[in-house]
Amino acid sequence: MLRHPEYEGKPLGVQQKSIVVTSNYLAREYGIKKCMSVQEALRLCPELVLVNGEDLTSYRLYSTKVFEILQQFTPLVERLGFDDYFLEIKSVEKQLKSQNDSEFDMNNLHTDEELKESDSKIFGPSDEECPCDCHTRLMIGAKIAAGIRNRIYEELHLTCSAGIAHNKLLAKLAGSLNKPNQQTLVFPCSGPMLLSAIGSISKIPGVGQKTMELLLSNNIKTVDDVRKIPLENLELKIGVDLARRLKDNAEGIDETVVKPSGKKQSIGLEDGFKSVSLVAEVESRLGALLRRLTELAMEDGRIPIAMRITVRKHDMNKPTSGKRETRQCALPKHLLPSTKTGMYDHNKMLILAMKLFHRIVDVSKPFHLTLLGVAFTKFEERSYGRSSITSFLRKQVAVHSVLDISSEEGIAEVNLGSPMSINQDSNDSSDQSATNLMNTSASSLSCSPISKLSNVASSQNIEDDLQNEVEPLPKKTKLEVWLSGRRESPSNEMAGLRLSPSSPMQVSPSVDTAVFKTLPIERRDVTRSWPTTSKPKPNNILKYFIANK
DNA sequence: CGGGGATTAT
DNA sequence: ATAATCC
Repeated sequence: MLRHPEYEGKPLGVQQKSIVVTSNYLAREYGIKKCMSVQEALRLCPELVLVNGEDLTSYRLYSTKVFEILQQFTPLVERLGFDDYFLEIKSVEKQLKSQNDSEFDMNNLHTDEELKESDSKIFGPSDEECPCDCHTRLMIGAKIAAGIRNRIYEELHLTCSAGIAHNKLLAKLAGSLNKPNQQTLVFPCSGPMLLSAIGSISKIPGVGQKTMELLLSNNIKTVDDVRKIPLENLELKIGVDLARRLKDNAEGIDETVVKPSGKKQSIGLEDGFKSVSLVAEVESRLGALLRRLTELAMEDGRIPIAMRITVRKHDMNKPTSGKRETRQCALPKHLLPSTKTGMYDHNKMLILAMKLFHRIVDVSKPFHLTLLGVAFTKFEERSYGRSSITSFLRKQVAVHSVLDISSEEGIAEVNLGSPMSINQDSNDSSDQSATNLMNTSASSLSCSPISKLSNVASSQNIEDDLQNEVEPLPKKTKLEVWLSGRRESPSNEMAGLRLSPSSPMQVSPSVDTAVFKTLPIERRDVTRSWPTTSKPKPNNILKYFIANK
């Protein structure tokens, strides 16, 4: 909608191939669902406007911007896809409370104007006494959420919904209740009721199609089904781990912690299509993907260590559910981005990608693919200073690189002449220009993957060749394993105590001071009441399920 | 019949 | 390293 203000007020869908992957809420009023076919969507809403969303660049950009805003409130931000986040705000709440304690009466939280403007709801009863001060603290959490949502709207003009709760499960479920552009608070005592309200177990985060099939085969469908069956019984049917987790979840219990998301662990691109049956077209498409991928890798700034390619083979039985096969190998040092130019050698990258491809697909037999993908995994920080450890490692790479090139003469020269990559990518327009580039560079290339393959095939042993050039990844040292394992569960409390360079003197430096001040506790309007409690309601259970009635 | 990602198991 | 599962 931000990209196409001209469609304001119209039902709008985002199309990828023949799928409407998502839509605005106006379109949803017509019954359009996520991942519905274009056909069906247009049948429900003939005036539906569709925009192509196969290129995720702008979504990735906005996702990063949202993430950066969230990180100004707390470093404890866990990313769930492009538009979904968990924030651990215990330390923010504590600081907010202590900072305002002397001048502030917590009872006024019930009556806050900012919360009213943020379309705050409460799921379940809010008038119960709680031995702990969880009610007060969660109300502060709701204020923080309202402040965050305001910031996101002011800076990005994005609306969003939020759920506020004492654990991730309830927060996620609550966030789904009142959409769009609203937020929902659920107190711990209302957890079981919320879980009852969702009904199907498939709504529990982490329970997808496969788990649901397993449960259904045991006649378990609803949260109440899980509650009824004894734990020992359930463990035998679906395994101890899943059984225990679902038993907890059914009561609104979830002890998993917010795991701060660091840098990406992989950067990849995929393209799906009806069918590709020619090696030349595979090469063309992988080349196009690789060129875009190296751009993304340059933006990231780190050096990729390994390459993985993904293939989905056509499956006559289930057209869409064809499983993916992947092959992965270390990037030989000689095709890391050159230390001098910082550029990738696309030709050699493509040769390596085609080698991986041939490890999946036996091209001596007919094949047809419906998806190709390529990704970089495992990254190393790029060095700057001359004395840094990574700089040292890079220099070693540079030395090896010379040696490797010399051992690579088989692909350094050889022929042109091979009749490949004469395909005209008429199918989808997305990589048209990239394809043209590909053909240009291929003709100036001294070698093609196909000619290379025939070299390999004529040598005695393909396995030998792969041994030499499709290197296994270096194993982690014991120290590295230990280091990566031990940072597994420092509590978030501890993480919140890390010193921030910008405000070293602060008591709780995890909260940015400037940002913090954008979250004023309103002390006026003391007579206002919490939205859902503004009118006294009969003690009718229906009210707990109908928002703000 | 999507395009990213992540985590977990083996 | 690879597959399976999930969002």
